[in-house]
Amino acid sequence: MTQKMVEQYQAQIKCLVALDSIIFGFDGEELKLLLVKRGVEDDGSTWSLMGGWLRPDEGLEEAANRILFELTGLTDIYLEQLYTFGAPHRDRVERTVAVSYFALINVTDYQERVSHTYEAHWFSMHELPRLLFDHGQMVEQAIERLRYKASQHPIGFELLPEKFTIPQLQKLYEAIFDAPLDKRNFSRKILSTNLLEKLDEKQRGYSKKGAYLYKVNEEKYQKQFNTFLNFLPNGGT
Amino acid sequence: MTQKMVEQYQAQIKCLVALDSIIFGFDGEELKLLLVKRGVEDDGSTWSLMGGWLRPDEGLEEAANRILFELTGLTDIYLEQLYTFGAPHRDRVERTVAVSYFALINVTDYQERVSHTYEAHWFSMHELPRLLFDHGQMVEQAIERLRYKASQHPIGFELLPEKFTIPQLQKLYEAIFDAPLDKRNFSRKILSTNLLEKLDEKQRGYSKKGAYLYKVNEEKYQKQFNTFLNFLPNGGT
DNA sequence: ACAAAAGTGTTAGAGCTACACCCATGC
DNA sequence: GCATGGGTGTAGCTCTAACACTTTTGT
Repeated sequence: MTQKMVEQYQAQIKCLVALDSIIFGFDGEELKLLLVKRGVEDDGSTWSLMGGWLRPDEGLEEAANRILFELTGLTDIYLEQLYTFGAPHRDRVERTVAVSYFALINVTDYQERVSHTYEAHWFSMHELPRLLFDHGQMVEQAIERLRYKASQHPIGFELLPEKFTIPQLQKLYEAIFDAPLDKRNFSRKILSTNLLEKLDEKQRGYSKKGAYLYKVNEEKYQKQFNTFLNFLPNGGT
Repeated sequence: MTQKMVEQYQAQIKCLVALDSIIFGFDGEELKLLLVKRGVEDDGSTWSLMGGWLRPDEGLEEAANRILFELTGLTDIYLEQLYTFGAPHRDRVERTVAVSYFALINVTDYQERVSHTYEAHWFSMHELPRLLFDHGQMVEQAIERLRYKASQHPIGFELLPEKFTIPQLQKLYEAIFDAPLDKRNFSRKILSTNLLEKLDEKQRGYSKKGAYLYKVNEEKYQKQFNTFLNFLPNGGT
């Protein structure tokens, strides 16, 4: 390491590094987004994505996981890096580079932390409030990526409880693509993956007839993750 | 802005921000990668991606473009953000977050800058040297993304000169997917997009018969960018 | 008995893959 | 005239999309 190199490193600017997560949930009917109220704006009224700063000994994904845990109390969440934002004045306080992640969680697992620092709320994708900084753009990217991922990989299960019915799964896909799907074609397609195991148990209470419950075959799920099939609805985007 | 918030901002660590570009080129036969020798390692022998640091008044993409220009002298290059790396000790000198971009350039346009600071070299994708830090991983991701993009969007043209032949284009796709394609199916598929205009001119010198030259219809290219067709070769990846 | 959701098959059409021969030209 | 790469058509198959009726059971 030469003196010249040391100087090169020292001459560079440094930035804060933030992690922001787009957290998707599904409540059985609608796709939702978990947002928090962060007191960054003077009036404290702006909703924003759940975010936090990188710590000295963390990797990026590690930090995103920690921040997610702080808000939801959940670990082992599906998390995927999305995009990095670094416009010079995107954060008006100090130069910050934000790495966005999108997360999928079962709403049923989620329980707000008792001693929470954050006011958190699930918003329907159709009724999102104005968001802080460039968070609105992050959300748009995330939904696009979610659609792509869900069409190519068996990612939808991450949003459902362990046991679920085909109609529930269909509703989830309809929510993701914001488009109706044919139930005969849907169940044929999804069952043809052989990723689902039919249980000897029916969901009760929701419909009169009751629908069979299924669960994911974990082994196949891992193995086939990269060889899924297209679920883009008729005519795709 | 409360005092508490100012303290919150101040308590955070700051990182250097690097931009690293995976630069693809196509010479008519093979897909190539442009690498530079950077004197970061003591022996100066390690090849790395073209990179540089973020400056105070630049956005990320702007910085990536600048760095690309410094190396190649080219502007208006196809550039797309790929992924951000931030493992705590990925750069052993100082904590650095690296945003990777992938770029597509016409090898014919490229001319090494006369007063170049960097020793640059095109490497065949099949004969890549060992790379600095996590740059090898970046390259793997880039080729994956390139394949996906090329299968879904008419991105391949970025790697070719303005006028090109169908066989040239096919060779490019074969190089991208590292798989042979049927020329009848290929030309039917590519022409069915109506993105190409046949010129009254033939390529001479390469084959005896000569192949018709085509150029991209820019208007349609812009418009159809998001509604392309699948070019994944027989049986996909 | 009726309302509400679950479950199940068939058909027509589109798109994909595989495959082989003639053409134009330079040497 | 022959070698080299360029250009073109077809047939079978698979996948997709469109579509309606019966079943179960809670009230």
